[in-house]
Amino acid sequence: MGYPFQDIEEKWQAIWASQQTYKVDQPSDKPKFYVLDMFPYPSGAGLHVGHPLGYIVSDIVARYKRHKGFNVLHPQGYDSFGLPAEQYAIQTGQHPAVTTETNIKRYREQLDRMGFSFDWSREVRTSDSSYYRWTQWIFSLLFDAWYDTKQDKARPIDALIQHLEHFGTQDLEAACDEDTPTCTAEDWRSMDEMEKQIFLLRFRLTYLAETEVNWCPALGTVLANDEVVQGVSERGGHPVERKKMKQWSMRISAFADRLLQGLESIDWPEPLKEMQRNWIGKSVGASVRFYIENSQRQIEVFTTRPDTLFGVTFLTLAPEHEWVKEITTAQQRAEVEAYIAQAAQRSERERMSEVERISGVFTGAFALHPITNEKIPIWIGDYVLAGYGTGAVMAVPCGDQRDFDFATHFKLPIKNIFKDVDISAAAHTAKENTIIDNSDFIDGLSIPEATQKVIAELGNKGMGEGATTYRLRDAVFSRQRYWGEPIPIYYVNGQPQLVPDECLPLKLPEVSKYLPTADGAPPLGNASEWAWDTTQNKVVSNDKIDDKTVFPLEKNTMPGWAGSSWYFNRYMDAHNTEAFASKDAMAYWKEVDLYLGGSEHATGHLLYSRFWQYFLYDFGLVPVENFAKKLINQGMILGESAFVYRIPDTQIYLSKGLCKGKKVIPVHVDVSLVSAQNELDIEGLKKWQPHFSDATFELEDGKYIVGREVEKMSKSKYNVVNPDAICAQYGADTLRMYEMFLGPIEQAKPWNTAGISGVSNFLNKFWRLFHSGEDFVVSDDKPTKESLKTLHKTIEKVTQDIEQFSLNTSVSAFMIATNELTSQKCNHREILEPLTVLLAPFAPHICEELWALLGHQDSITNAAYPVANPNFLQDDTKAYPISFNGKMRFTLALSTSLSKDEIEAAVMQEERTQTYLDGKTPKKVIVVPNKIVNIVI
RNA sequence: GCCUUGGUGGCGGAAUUGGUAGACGCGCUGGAUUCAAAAUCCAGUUCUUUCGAGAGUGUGGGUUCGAUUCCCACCCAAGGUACCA
Repeated sequence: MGYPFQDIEEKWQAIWASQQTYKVDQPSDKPKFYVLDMFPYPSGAGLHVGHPLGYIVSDIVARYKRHKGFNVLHPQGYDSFGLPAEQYAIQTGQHPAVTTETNIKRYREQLDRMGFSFDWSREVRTSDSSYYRWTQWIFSLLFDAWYDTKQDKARPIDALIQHLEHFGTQDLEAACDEDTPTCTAEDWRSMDEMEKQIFLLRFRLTYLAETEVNWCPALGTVLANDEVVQGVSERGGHPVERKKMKQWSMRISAFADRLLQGLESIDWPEPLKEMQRNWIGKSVGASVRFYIENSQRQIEVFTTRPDTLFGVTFLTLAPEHEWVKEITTAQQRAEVEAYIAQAAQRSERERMSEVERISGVFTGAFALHPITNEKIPIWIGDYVLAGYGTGAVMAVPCGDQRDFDFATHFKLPIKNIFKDVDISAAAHTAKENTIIDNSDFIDGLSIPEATQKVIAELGNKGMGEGATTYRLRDAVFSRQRYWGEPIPIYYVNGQPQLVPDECLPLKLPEVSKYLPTADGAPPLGNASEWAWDTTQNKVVSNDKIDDKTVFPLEKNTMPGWAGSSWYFNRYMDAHNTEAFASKDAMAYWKEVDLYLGGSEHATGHLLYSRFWQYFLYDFGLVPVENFAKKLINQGMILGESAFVYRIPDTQIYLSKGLCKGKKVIPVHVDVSLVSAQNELDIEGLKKWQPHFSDATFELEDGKYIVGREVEKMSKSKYNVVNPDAICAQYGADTLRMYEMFLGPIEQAKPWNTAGISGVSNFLNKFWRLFHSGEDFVVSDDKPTKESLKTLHKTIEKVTQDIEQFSLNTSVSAFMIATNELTSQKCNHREILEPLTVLLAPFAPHICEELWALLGHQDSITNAAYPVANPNFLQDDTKAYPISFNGKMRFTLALSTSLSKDEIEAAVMQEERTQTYLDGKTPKKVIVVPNKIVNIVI
């Protein structure tokens, strides 16, 4: 039988826990290494085999770095605020805190079962008030901050007030809502407190504003842009509509350029950086103003191609553009209004699905070209989006395909401004090797030259300037939910006021129901005690609200990403009650050295975290600007779903081979009811779900064969494989190594247990190296040179692989070593002891046991990592001068046991050699044992 | 459409970055051990083949003595993204 993994794993897990083996010291003289996993949301379903993939990688790196002499911070916690617990509460009435606690307990059991070396003494939970008090505190800081674009950093709001006191908005460069307000110092001083607050709110980094938001009626809440995927909610897939609501927002747009630039200095995967770049969506170009004919009004457009200014033949406004009604002529009014009404009816989704359709209408109005003063017709078209740029474009049909299509469709003029380019069939969008023509003072120039000159000329005329726009929008921060951090705000005459810092945490109140109130207020509206008493500085009953000393509290809560945007700093000093982490702790740990998690967080968590870190850095609260130096995206482990095939309107199910040419409906069935040969356990299926009990199954060769398809692992697809069963059958060490062996970390791969016996065999073989029969037998004799070579080769390979995160090939290296040592009959301490340390990060339980059997009192965790001795790595290398046809030529023979004569003979025999050598001098012959490979000339 | 990543046996996947393609594992075939099985061990396993050899890393070209690796064009897959001006 195999080694007793069950006893060993239970035993060591208990010892590690009782001795706090993985508790990390701080401060320490050792160099630090901080390796972190994205903390999980504790869902009711528990962990499946996909979750641990990243945790195993980080655990291997953490253990490896400990052996290498680093002081390793390797914590874990829970992102425990979230929607599922709340929805469960709505259905059952059970408090989300209770559900969360139960789920966390289950997660912890599963995590412990796999032997992870987390320092649990630093566990954080975002739903603990001892944690979220600091989330609220950061919110307060953001509220009392503004963004100085001149210094390019966030600053305290007091600095802004100082500036306004002395200079008004003169020389002020600050991130703000659209239409930056202006005032003189006198204006400011003459404002009353309320007016000042309203003014300041437009500059605060977290602000309350009437904004167009993504409202999801089914979930009853607003969603951030990254939580909406293709027009439906990311969670649940419910439709989402645009709606104007008064909401808290975070001014992430102020940081757009830094978030973009910062990507250059962090070692994150290229695809993920690319996603963030796209999301930020920087476009450089110019802002150009067109006068409307017979009016003082100007239409402002944004273009990335100022060089095409002379190719403009019409303007297009979004149907929602604010001046559409005003400029439309009487004759066109009916048509325009009909078009606007029709456009408003079309939902976002319809607009997206009908991209091909060209629609638009003429307003009857004309604009004047800013340089030539030519009359240019103004159109409306829904290909122009109100939410991007200024909601208006200058249409250049010869240089933009959409403008070209629009012009062709409505028979508008197309002017060619490119030299020697044919634009009869399509627009010319290429920028390289293009010369501008037909364009006044920029004729004959290249595009970059023309761009510069046009911007300069527009500037002279006061008709435009260089401009940059971003796709990144401010992030909506209010959620109409119960299970989230309360926003530490109360309202005096409708104006938001901060709950004082010293009164935090503002604890989540008890509510009678978790649903919105009858009048549509968020669930916190059901709390009876949710008012702020400014005389006592505490939460009191709503009855006492008098708007003099007792005021209503904010009823919205924070979104899920609030707590996860700074937690990596909290682990550095998880129990501090004076600060979110002490200066000393942060000065020592600085940032995460290696961060592991899925790429699905690219435009959510990872962008928000970078934003908050920049902000905290500007305020001198964290020592580094980037919170994670290196990041690795582990690929998803996919499930192999199983299907049975039902004939419509019947209870007849066809085996997969019988479906050909028939109309069938595939139905998911639980993968645990299917054998490795895809045979269905029919009796099991009938018991599994009652509606199968009266079904009939048509078999092939006496079996029902299911169909298979690779999909994301999910409860609803019944394809979830749970690690507990694998641990029970093969042990945690096997599971850990098998998940690594499956393939490269970043790659998505279907879960398949077909190969797991190979890893299990390997661990048994490794165990047997130390045993003779049942007895532990290790020799203290000197090992053979061959065995030493095997050892040092393996040290070299495995170490390199871990450094490069190529963990699948390091598992192979262990297998090779074990096979070689077995055939060498090696059981020497000098070999096996270092090999055990080498393997310990991968298979900690078995190695800890063997380490103890080898006579060590201390945990293997503290053993020093073995170093490869280069003397045993080199192959025998010899260089021989060899003569061909009487002429001397230099030939190098590598790693060979052949004699000079043998090499010479072999080279001469090699057929191809003859042709290569004809008249040329060979510089190098590479020889591997017993065979000539090639010749370098 | 655009961006990113990838395409290698029956399968998961290696290949020191231009030098024996297919490591390691699964599966399969044969053998040893066994009354038998499990377990274990040994050998073989890219394809074709007239057993000489020939072909072969998505397809077609190119550079090179030599290409899975570099260059050009194309095809396919996965992920991201979009009437973004």
